[in-house]
Amino acid sequence: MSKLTETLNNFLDLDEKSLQAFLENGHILKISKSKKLIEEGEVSEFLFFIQKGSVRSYYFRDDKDITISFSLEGEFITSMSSFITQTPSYENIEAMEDCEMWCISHKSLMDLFEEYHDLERAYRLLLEQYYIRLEEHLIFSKFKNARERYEELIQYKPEIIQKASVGQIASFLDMSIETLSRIRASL
Amino acid sequence: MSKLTETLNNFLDLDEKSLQAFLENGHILKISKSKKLIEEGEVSEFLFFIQKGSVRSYYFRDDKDITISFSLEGEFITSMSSFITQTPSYENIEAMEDCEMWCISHKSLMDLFEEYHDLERAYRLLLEQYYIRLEEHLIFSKFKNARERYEELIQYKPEIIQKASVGQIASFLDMSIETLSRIRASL
DNA sequence: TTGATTTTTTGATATTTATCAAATGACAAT
DNA sequence: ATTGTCATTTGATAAATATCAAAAAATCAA
Repeated sequence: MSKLTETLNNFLDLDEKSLQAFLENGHILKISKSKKLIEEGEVSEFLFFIQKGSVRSYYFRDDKDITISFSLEGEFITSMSSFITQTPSYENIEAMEDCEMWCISHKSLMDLFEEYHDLERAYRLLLEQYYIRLEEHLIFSKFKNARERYEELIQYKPEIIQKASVGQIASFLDMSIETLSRIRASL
Repeated sequence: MSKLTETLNNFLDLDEKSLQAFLENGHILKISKSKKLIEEGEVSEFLFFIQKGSVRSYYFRDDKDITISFSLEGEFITSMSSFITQTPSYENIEAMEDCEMWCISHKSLMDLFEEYHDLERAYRLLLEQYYIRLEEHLIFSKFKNARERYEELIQYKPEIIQKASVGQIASFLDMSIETLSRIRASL
């Protein structure tokens, strides 16, 4: 069983036919390191599933590159607000290493939802999980200091420490490069 | 047309029968100022819609009361993570003034989803909107200083300034009471 | 390998905001 | 009006983190 069907089945036992239709409507996309999956200003047409590799989502603020999130193998990723509203994205998503993605277009997904109720439900459940995760991230990082935020990342996604640069990690953790460097030196 | 059906129709033109079933499965709840809608530790059984009034969601951290969100008339509210997972809530939700809520239980909602596909879709669309809002809140408050966060609140939900105490607003904006007081004095 | 370029670390200082303490103000009960 | 309580403001100081500058280390191209 592929990582994708495995992940989907974590949410819901999909009907054989729905799953089949879902898989048939998507396709594989290989993308090499540093290439962009989504670029600021364009509409996020696809929902991606990371079968292999990792990606980083970021935007520019005063010409500085600010990381919003890191995503790893087995996760869905897209510029959510753009994908949902089908309006231009304010974020970029790039491959942090050579990746193999599975992806499905917004249109295909919406069409599938018309026909397969359980797919829409799986998507709804996925959204719920992502919502909770975002809320927890927001609340629990609120009262953590720089060091605790770094320690949280180590707990939560240790792989990132190897895969991302200090600058990318620092902007994600909302601290300066220098502060992060000092925290690392003191551990 | 009630505020609730109006709000629902913003997302989707619901089938007459679905809407009827939805409304019939909920009920009205009047709750007076300072009373709790949801208490920490209990499972959030209901999804509420604020027909009249306003509520505040908060939790305790080191015995300090920390505001997570303020919600106004026309908004849905519950302890999302608790409602979704049906596990104990870490947050409290209290009425900031005498309120009239409409509410529907988790069980009723799930049962309705089995029968009325378009209700599940409306809920999915609602979730999407809330997800985007949370994401924007997270990203755009990240690089704002204390004063800008206060100004953002004034823009975004000016009513709150009247309805909430300085302490509640300060914890929501993630600053001390004193800092908020000084910001106000300097405007 | 070497030199150039970029990234990371280290040090000194500045800024923002928190904390603590005291003063003031608002309101309720007497 | 007076007292007590609680919320808010003001002032002084401390702590956390950013910023700026320079040194050291890593990476890369020729």
